[in-house]
Amino acid sequence: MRRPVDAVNAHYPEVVLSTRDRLIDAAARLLDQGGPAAVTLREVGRLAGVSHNAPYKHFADKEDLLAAVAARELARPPRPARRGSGSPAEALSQMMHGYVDWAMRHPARFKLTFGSWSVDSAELGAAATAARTALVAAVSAAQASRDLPQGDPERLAALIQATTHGAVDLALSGHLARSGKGHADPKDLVDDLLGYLSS
Amino acid sequence: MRRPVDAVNAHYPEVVLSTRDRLIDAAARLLDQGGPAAVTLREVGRLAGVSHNAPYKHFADKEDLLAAVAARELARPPRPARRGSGSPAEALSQMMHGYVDWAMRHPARFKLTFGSWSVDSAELGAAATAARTALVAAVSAAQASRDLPQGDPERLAALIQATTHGAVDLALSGHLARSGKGHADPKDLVDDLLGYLSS
DNA sequence: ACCTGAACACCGTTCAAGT
DNA sequence: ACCTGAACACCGTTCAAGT
Repeated sequence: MRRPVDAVNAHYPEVVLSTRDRLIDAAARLLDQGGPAAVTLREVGRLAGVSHNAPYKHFADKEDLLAAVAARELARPPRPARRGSGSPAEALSQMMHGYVDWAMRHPARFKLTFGSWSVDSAELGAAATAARTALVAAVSAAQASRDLPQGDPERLAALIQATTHGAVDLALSGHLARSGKGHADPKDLVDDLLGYLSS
Repeated sequence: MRRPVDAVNAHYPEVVLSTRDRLIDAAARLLDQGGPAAVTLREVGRLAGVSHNAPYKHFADKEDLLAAVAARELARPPRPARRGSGSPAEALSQMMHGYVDWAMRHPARFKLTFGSWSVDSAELGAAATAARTALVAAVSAAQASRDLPQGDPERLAALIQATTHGAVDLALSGHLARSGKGHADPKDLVDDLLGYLSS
C-alpha cells in the first residue's frame, strides 16, 4: 500500500520542499494537466501528501492558493533577453517571443496569471510590477537606438504588451483569424507591430 | 406566495419567450450580476421559472448553455459604424471603441465569449465568422482610402483585433500599466496603434 | 504550529416518473 | 415533447480534536 510520502517522492525524489511549496507545485501541475476544473483542494492535498483541508493552514482559501501559483508564474516568464544577441529591437522581439512561447506552452497558467483577482496579494502585485519594469527597460533601449518611435516608454510598452497578450489570448481561444494560407501565429502579429513601429 | 410565472413576468412583463430563451437570458443576467461563479443551473432554472434540471431538455450540459450565451453576445457587439460618420479610418476607430465599450461594460460576458470552448457549437462559429468579416471589411475600406498600409487585410485586421482585445483584457484584470499620470485607457492604446499605422 | 476526520451546504448530472 | 422530484457523487469550507 502506497503511503502519502511515496506520492511526494515520486515527483521530488531528492528535494525536500515545505508543505506550502508542495501545495503550490501540486496546484500548478493539476492546472497544466486538466485545466482550472481539475484543481480541487482535495486533489491538491492528495498530491502533496496531506489531507484535503491541510491547505487551509497555509492559504486563506482556494483563490489565495491560486494567487500564489500566479505570482510564481508571473515572476518567471519575462526573462531578460540574452546579452549580445543583437540590437535592442531584436532583444525586444525575443522578449515578446519568449512571452508567447511560455503562454502557448502553458495556456492554463497564462489564463490564471492574467485573470481577474479579487484578492490583492502583495506577492502578486510585486511580481507584476517587476515584469512590467523589465519590458519598459527593453522599450526604452529600443527607443534610444532609434528602432522605436519616441514618446512615453511606458505607454509604448503598454501597446506592445496589449498586442502580444491579445494575440496569444485570441489564438488560445481559437478566435484568431486564419490569415490567407496557414494558421496565423501570435509571433507574426507581434513582429508585424514592431515592423510598423520601426518604419 | 409568488408563483414561478411571477418571477418571469417581473422581468418580461409584455413579452413571452420560449423556455430556451428564458434560460439564456437568466444565465446572462446571473453572469452580469455575480460573475461565472454565480451561474448555477439551479439559479438559472429558478430565474426562468422552471426546475433546476429543466435546462437539460434544451442544452446538453452547463457548458452548452454558456456557449449559447456567448454566441448571442458575439452576434451583438461589433455593430457596423454609423454611416456618414466620417472617413473609413474614423469608422474603424469607432468600431473598435464600440468593442471596448461593450467589453468594459460587460466584463463577464467578454471573458465568457472569448474563453476557451471545448464544445464546437456551429452557432458560436458562425457568429465569430460574421464578426470577423465585418472587421475585415472596415479595414479594407481604410486601406482603400490610404488611411492604413497596404497588405493582407485579414492579417492587418488580426493585428488591430489583437491589440484591442489585449488592451481590454489587461485593463479588466488590472495588469495594464498606469502610463504616467492618470489611468491608461484601452481606447488610447487602440488609437495609438491606428495613429502609428496611418503615418 | 500543523494536521486530521467528520460534517454541512452546495453544485452538476442522472434517472424514473409524470402530463 | 417537456417538465418534476429524488438521488448520487463531488466540491469548498468549517469545526472539534489530536500531536
